[in-house]
Amino acid sequence: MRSPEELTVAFRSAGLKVTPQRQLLFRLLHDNSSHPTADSLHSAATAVMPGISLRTVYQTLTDLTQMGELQSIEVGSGSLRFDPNVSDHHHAVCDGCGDVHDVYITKAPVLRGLDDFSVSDAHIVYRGQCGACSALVATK
Amino acid sequence: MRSPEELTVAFRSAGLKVTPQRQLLFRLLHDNSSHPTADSLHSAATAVMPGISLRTVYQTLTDLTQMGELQSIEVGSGSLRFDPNVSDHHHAVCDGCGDVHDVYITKAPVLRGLDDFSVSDAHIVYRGQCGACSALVATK
DNA sequence: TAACAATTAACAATCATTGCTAATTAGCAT
DNA sequence: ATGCTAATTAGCAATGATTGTTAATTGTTA
Repeated sequence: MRSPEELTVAFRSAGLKVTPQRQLLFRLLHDNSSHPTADSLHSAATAVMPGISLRTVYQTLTDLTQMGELQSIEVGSGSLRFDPNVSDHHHAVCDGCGDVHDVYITKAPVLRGLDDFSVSDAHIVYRGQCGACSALVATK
Repeated sequence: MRSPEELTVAFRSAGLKVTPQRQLLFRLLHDNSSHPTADSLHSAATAVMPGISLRTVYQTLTDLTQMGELQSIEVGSGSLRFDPNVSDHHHAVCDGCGDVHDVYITKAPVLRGLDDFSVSDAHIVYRGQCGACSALVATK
């Protein structure tokens, strides 16, 4: 995702308005690697701007996703998560704490058993235990 | 997933009852490679047994999943899909028709950029166009 | 600065799924 | 075969995530 300043320009030239609510969300998402849900973002936004509506958060997330500034991912937590890292990468989900980490693979896996299908994209979800959660289990 | 006959034995020895509703679902799921949702299964079941409740379908799907007879997958279609193929495989989703195909990979992709995470499972979702949908686009 | 379209907040509505409960029924022991 | 008991069912309410709607507000551009 581009910087708040660049997004401001991009939104205006797309005929979209740059409101205080959107500026706040730009800032909250910039360099955010926590893979937040709409709801967790709304909580963070409310701390700064009480009264901001969840609907507005959803709206802006949708806009950013459509503009290619955000990626939305599903990792089985019940709600969509948003990722400002739109480079080609994958995700590792900790079964202990639920945290989502960005992951890069060295080579795309080769398919077998599927004729007649042209692949345009692949997304891998790894599951396991993060370092902190492994340590916790060992302590018990 | 094992055969309806084997499941009947397995359910009984787990202290679960084998009802007509469950027998029907066993049959509808056996060798089913369509990756149905709870709702589509309920429709299929209703055609044979009018009055069967969606709640019962969910219940049985949960039971089968917990017993390791089914795998549940999320492919971004809004609802969970169930797969009686519990072998180690992945999925390809057609962006045209939404159909889900089973996919096998030759080698698990190697991680990079993630220290201190022990992976227990990986699931890949491929996206693209199936043969039929590619043909359709070419015709237009 | 005025005008207009885009945005917001609030609320209702939808969809998938789960919780609850009274009535029914499978499966076991007689 | 019959009865007992716990599991199951259907029906409906409730939840959580997300989207639709709308009147009032506010950026943006001329």
